[in-house]
Amino acid sequence: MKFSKHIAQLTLDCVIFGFHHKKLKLILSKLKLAKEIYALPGGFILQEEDIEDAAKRILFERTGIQDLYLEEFGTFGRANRISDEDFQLFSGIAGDLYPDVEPPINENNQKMRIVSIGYYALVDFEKVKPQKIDLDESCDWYDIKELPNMIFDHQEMAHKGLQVLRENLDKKLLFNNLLPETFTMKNVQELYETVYDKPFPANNFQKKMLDLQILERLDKKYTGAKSKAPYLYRLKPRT
Amino acid sequence: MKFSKHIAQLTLDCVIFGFHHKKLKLILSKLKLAKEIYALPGGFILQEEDIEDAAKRILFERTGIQDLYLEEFGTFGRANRISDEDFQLFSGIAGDLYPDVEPPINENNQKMRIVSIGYYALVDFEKVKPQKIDLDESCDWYDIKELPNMIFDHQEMAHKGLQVLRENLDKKLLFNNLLPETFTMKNVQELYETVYDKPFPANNFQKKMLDLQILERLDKKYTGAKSKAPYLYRLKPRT
DNA sequence: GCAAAAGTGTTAGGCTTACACCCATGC
DNA sequence: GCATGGGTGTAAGCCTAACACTTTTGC
Repeated sequence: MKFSKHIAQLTLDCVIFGFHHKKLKLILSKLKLAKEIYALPGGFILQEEDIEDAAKRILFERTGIQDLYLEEFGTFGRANRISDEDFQLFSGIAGDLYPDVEPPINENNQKMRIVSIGYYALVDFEKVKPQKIDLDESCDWYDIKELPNMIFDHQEMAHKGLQVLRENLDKKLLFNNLLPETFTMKNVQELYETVYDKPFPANNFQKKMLDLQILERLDKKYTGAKSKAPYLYRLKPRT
Repeated sequence: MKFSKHIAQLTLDCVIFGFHHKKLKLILSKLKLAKEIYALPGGFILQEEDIEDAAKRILFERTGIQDLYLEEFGTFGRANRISDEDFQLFSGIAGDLYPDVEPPINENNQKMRIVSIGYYALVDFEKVKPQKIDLDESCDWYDIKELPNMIFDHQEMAHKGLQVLRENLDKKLLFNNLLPETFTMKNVQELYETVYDKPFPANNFQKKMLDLQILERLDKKYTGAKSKAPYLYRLKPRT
């Protein structure tokens, strides 16, 4: 086997979630292609690299953040997950970025399937300016409810990522990764309402959160609004 | 890239669960190697094959069952998941079974990592006689609590498979796949007690199961035991 | 004072848990 | 009858959901 720096038929794609203005956002690259088409941030995996480290590397490239929450949510390996059209579009530019990975074509000049591992990550929207890399025309935040035209099965991957986030947000109390250091109870509630796309009654929501004993109440937040000032909270330091 | 029938650096390994005599069992191959070492049933993935189809193919090879419950539970991609010793042991025989996949060695003669996708499957223990394939010395059921010496990170994979089964057995009501067509409430209870490794009070367990409205009560089962004959149940036909 | 939003309290209902009890079966 | 295990009933306790109410703030 010819040695390549990267594993040839395996990639890793990231659904990087952020929360802003009551919208759940994710980072997408607009690709430098004839057609307007978008992709999840991703890439090939180095031969000597743990897969989770590859995810961290890709996430750092795009967000500038070293320590963020990330979790694998599934593999995507349908034989036809790369449509003929997408293959034509993409195979030209991929070689520029990954010259060691030859185009995925067999000896009959047919495309070969590439399997992708999906990771999702949670970041503080305010702290992250999405970074474009070589083959991006641009890289920015997009509302998950208004996804543009996406390459391969990346739309399916984004939705699966959201589904797994929904299963885990409450169970693993991940909300801190999506909010600033300090936040109001209303912030948390709105995050929940956005992720699960349903209302949570404010009084019971607050009770549930406080009962968890994971929040530390700080000073009140005076905004000048003509209503009672809400408390700020932060996550209690880990015991 | 040289065309290979299989994807070179990606495999799929299966944790095939069965339930027998209050023990949770899984199928393992004893490998034809100098050392006594066992492996999860697995294999490479064909270029033109959906990954889920590869899992079904491998599961059919080993169990003779076409339609069984299966679910992906994660990828295993640590760079050093194949120890040097296991690599030495295995690289000789793998070439016999997969001549198209060249040994995973780079040009410096160092081993290259192979990533594995984990699937678990649930089968009726009574109906499955594990089938060995070429590089197996034998293939049989083993108690998950008494796993033998296993190759690569297969022990870790087996335990992760159990962990995901625990998360899903109750949520997705998968127990029917692990029991015969008809069963007593005690059978179900013992299955739960085995999977979760804790007791379930019989009266409340029965109530919970019956409240789910998924079981159909059949005739009593007279075994000759000097106690009340238990009802048999089966899953209600899907609506 | 008043409107707006934050925060607290109180009650009803549902689900789980624990305990007690009755029923069928073979000896 | 009686021991054994199967099956049912009931009440306590916990968690959640729904409603009502009080508090703080700026105008």
